[in-house]
Amino acid sequence: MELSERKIKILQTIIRTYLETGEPVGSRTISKDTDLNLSSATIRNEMSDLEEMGYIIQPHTSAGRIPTDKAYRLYVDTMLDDKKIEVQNLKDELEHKAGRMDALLKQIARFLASNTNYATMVSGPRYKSKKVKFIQITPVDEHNLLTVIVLDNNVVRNQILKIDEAVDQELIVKLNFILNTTLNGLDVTEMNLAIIRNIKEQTGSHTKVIDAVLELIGNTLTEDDDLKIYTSGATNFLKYPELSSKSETTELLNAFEEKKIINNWLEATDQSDGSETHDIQIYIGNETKVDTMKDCSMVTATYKIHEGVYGKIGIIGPKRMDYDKVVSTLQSLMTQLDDIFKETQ
Amino acid sequence: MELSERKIKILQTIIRTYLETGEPVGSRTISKDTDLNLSSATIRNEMSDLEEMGYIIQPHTSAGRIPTDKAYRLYVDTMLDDKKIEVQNLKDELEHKAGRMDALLKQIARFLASNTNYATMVSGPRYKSKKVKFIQITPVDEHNLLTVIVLDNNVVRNQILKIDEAVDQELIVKLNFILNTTLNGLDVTEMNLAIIRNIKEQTGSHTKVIDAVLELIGNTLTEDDDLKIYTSGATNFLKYPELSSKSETTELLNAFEEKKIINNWLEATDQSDGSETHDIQIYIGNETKVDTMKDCSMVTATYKIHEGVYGKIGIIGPKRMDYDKVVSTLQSLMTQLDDIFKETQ
DNA sequence: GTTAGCACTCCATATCAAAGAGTGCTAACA
DNA sequence: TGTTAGCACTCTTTGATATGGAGTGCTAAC
Repeated sequence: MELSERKIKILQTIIRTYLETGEPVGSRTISKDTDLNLSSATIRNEMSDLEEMGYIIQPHTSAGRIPTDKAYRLYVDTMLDDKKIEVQNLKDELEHKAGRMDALLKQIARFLASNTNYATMVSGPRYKSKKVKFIQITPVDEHNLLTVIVLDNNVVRNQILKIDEAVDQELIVKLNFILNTTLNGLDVTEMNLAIIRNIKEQTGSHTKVIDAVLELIGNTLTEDDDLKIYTSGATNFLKYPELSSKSETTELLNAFEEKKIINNWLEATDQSDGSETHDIQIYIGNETKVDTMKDCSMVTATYKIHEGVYGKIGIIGPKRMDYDKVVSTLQSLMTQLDDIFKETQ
Repeated sequence: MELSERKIKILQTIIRTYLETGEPVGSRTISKDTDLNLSSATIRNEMSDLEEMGYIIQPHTSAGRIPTDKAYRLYVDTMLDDKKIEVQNLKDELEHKAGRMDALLKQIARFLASNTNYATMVSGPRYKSKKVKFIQITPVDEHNLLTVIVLDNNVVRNQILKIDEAVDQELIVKLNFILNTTLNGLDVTEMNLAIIRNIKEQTGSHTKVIDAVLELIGNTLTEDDDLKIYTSGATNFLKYPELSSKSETTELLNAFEEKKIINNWLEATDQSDGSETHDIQIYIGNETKVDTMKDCSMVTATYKIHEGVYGKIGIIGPKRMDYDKVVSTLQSLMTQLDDIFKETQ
């Protein structure tokens, strides 16, 4: 059987109505709400076909129909209404916080949550490989050595090392020189034993200090807890009756508290290749590949700070989320983000 | 009327039973569960008295009794059972993360939540005044200047300053010298216009760089967003039927997402003077002074890293929380924390 | 191909009865 | 005088039953 123009129109009405109300949609409602001028009986026949084709189901006999995942998929693929929502406030709001990436991302999560009434998450930018650009060791006082490491993405790490023995100025200078000449431009895989032995040979004694510094460098390059995740609006799940009672919703809330879980879900989505315009992707129900989200949909977008540095934005809501609004809002946001990141370049 | 020994015993049984079950407690249950060897009729008479005295109420005629806030207050003041719970796991768990305050505090929140089944929060240490201990400016490359500020609490701040004009090595050295000699040991209130003029005079031109550095220092000393808040187990609220349905619970969950709200609540509690042993305080229902928490109780403790540097730990659950367990667990934790902070001193 | 009509199904809601838990009161007992 | 057995009463909970409404599928007629 084929999807006739008329079937499409009916299906669209069912979906739109269901998105709004969350209640099964009956034939009479459609008969009245469309401009098809068909009686409810005719609509019923068409609906029967649509059910057979797998686009709608009845929760029980004598109830209206609700869309299936297949219907939602069709909807988001072909029926999205380009609303051109303007999110003009954002840029004004952000202006005074320029330069602080964490505050910016947190604000984006908040902004999206309050504009869409869904739960949102923003993952901080992930750097593909981290290389050492600059190392400096400085004595702060007799017992404390300040170690600063600048990575090639201009991220700065520092730590205070407590030392037992005082270290004289000369050694510090020597150490700084050796570390910088030996390690500059290397990532963690390139710092092999040979290089480390080389450093130790050049510095002679004082292995304690060297060991501590090398350990810090290793930690800095390998740790991935610089991956910050910002969320907002998790309690929005409770606003939707079809979710609020479910046990999965508690799990969802929990995942939003343990942000790493959420991030795993987001990371499990397809890797964007950056080719599409702003790369907005929609996952409906089981398409998320996460069982806890089987009654939810997730809309994701990838933002790009500059070449090779990406982060993700995700909006999670009930399957009957307002896809039009979410996609439009996200699109508008992404355009503005492009500008913002260009400016801060 | 006075609280006879017998009344106390009955009240205690009512409270204990209610803490466990969450259901109103009837006279027959008490008659059977205590060793008083009294008939339910006698218990009823006593319960009638206790109700008159304001310690218990009936949700409706023909229901058992539940404790009032007054009863809980009496309970936590005089009837707490010192369980001596051992939380031996904690120290082992934390061992390998020594020195990283944020990870430690997050872990404490998690630990408490999973041990008590309530929502927990830990506020990061707050430093009363921040003074400059050490400043260093270093050129990273032609366009980037790394500025590092070490505060007297050994907290390190850094930022990369983008500069248009290249700055020669000599100026950097001079700048570092001037900044350190002029600003060391000062807090933000002491950096007045005279001092700033003094610095500018000494450095001559290059006001752009100076301005940027001074602004950074100002920001670092005044910003209070170093106040981190770690939470865990917020979804535990949903485990308790008397809370899970309430609209206040959504607000609670929201507050745990917007951690600052939670922190305000915690800060609104009495200031500890550090005199009591570990300073564990219990707030029942409206004693929390927060309307959203009127059906909850909050147990707080103040931890001390060293003189003048405190943070707070809070456990929030239903009014019928297991006070014995929470207090014991917290006490045991605080003792261990004392050790941990002593070691890292 | 469309539609009116009708029997049918299922849910939601209200109503009612019965069971159970718990109380307060009274009268009797030690 | 304190304690207790007994009993009537209240209120909630639970299950059964009825009723109205919404929606359907099918058939027959247009």
